[in-house]
Amino acid sequence: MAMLAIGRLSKDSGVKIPTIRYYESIGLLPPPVRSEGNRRLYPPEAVRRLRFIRHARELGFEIDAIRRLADLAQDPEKPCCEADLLARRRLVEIEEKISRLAAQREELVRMIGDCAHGRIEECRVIDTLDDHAKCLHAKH
Amino acid sequence: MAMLAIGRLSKDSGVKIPTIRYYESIGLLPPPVRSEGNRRLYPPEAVRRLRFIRHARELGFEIDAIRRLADLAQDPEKPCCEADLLARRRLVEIEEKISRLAAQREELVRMIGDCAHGRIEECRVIDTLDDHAKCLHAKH
DNA sequence: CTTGCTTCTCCAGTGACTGGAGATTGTAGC
DNA sequence: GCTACAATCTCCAGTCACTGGAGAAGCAAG
Ligand SMILES: [Zn+2]
Ligand SMILES: [Zn+2]
Ligand SMILES: [Zn+2]
Ligand SMILES: [Zn+2]
Repeated sequence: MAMLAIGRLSKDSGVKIPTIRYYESIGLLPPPVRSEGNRRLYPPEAVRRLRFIRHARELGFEIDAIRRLADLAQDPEKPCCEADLLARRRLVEIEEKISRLAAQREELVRMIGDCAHGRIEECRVIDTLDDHAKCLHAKH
Repeated sequence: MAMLAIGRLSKDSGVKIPTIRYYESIGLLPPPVRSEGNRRLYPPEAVRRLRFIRHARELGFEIDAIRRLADLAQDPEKPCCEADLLARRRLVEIEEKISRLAAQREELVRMIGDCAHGRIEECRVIDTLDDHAKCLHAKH
């Protein structure tokens, strides 16, 4: 089988070279064999593993969760409840983040909309920041 | 005027003590006078300044932006366009974040919903992570 | 053989805190 | 005055997931 140099792996997987080395250093990607000149040589499957990792990162999973997911993916006979649980946890996290951001958005829209764009003295942006009581939905 | 110790300031402002010291170290909060025994002594206005900072942090402004906003707040005669611009920038950022999160949510909901919760082999969560092509709206 | 590209290791920096160690200061009760 | 105990001091390391630079070494083509 044709082994890949790290640059090739990087291009094929869409993961930057320093990131690949970083993943190896934290044990997320197994250390590959080395050439005579000490360069990393990856088997073709490494592309798939890295793409898996990248996709999970894009969905916002933390490294620890990805480690579990990647391990589970190697074990086709196991029940998938743990994988599903990790996904549901991430979903909850996302929903919390979205609602926090939505509250921030609401307040910013109001601040910006209310401001007549005159002097600082009458600026609604500064004014609202200065007095949290002026933001009614104080839930952030 | 009654000066405040850092613990009092912390309670009144809702900002933790190490964070107050950190803000001082990065020049966001001016260094206060010291007591004979080298403790920090804050004027009452410090509470307001810290609350302003906290409110801005809660809205997700970065420290650099807050530095500008807090400086502007001291200058009531200036036009407020810069403050408004910073707020609009933050709003744009928020909206980008929300849409990224919404895309992630959509994919996770589908993964979780499609999964029959059997073995890993048939798990839609693992399967989708493994092949990004299986997520149609590949926009994350 | 030289040029230029790739890769190597090691280390420091990012942002915004957070917390621990170990020393000192302040205060209240006895 | 003495003794607890609380509050504060400085300094430093750790968090998360990378990112990039320095300086050295390997490798392929002309
Ligand atoms: Zn304004
Ligand atoms: Zn608010
Ligand atoms: Zn499943
Ligand atoms: Zn996807």
